[in-house]
Amino acid sequence: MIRITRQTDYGIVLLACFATSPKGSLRNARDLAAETGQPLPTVSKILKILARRGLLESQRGVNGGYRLAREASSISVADIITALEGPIAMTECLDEAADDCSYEATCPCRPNWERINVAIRSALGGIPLTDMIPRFPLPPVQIPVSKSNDETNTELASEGVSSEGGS
Amino acid sequence: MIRITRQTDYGIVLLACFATSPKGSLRNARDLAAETGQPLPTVSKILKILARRGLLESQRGVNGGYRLAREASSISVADIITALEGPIAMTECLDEAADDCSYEATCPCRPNWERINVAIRSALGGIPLTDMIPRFPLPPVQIPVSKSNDETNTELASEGVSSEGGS
DNA sequence: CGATACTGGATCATATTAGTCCTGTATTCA
DNA sequence: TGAATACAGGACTAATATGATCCAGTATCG
Repeated sequence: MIRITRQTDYGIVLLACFATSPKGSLRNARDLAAETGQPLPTVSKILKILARRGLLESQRGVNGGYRLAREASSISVADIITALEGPIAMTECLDEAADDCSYEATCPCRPNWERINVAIRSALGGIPLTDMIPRFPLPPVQIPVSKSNDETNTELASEGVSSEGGS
Repeated sequence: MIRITRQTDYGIVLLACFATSPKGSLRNARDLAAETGQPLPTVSKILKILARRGLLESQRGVNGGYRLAREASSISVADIITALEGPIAMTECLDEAADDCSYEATCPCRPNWERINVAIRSALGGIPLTDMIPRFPLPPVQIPVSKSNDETNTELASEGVSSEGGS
């Protein structure tokens, strides 16, 4: 349902924990599991992937742990999703080889899906990790979609989404 | 992977067939199955859902079939996805009751996810069905993401995506 | 050298999705 | 009126993806 996996959801929460920790400090999997309320194996698995993808740096041994590999402000939501799920694409036959797409000839929509993919990648790429730890209300994201022959940009996403402190 | 289901993909292809057919003409499931190269039961299932959701009108009996319930230009990609998959949301604990979200208190990201959801809904809502049947090249969709304290709108999605004929 | 903590698979249970089939109902046409 | 056509609705099975866990290995610190 156009939905990120729970693993990715956890990943963002975990990275947000790093972003709130003192900069450059090491956090181990056990502490983060306790802090987020998630089971240790799951947290460990996600951290391993994030480290392999270059979003986290790992330090082995006693008092080891993970830390952000770069500034939290330079890590986007798109970066995290791509790290944990692969390239962002709404359909399967676009960024990969369309081998099993036997009805390609009859499908006229593919080029437009690429347009949509680019749009969504941009939307997610424009949201840094630091925006996922709100300390103050943020305005809604605005997405005017530019059309080819239609220059009247109807204003979209104009409903007020006030980020309240949850529960 | 932030991906629509194959059922929805088929649904868009099928609706695109209606959009290219003479306006108001009835198309039956068998013909559409042959035209799209999909098995009849699958096509039939999708058409039934689209009819129930109000995107298609059905006519029973001999020489019956389906037709678009409204103008193709007034049906958006978001409409189709919502019809076939339910409300568009990147995470599960947002538009539904967050009953099974036991770690809600420790999760600081939820309000921002709603921002992202609104952004993606708008992006998909701005693309009409008629844009999914390209007869001429379309420019890439542009998504400037407005920030709260940052008014320098970095231009996003500026890579040239020329819609070529696939393969 | 031993304890800690990351590394890298492998594995199992579950949920979702894909696809199919069957019975019923409405409509047309002979 | 009756047979053929085509949608309506639901149940069902198989395939796939995801969620979660476990185990043996390696690096580091004290």
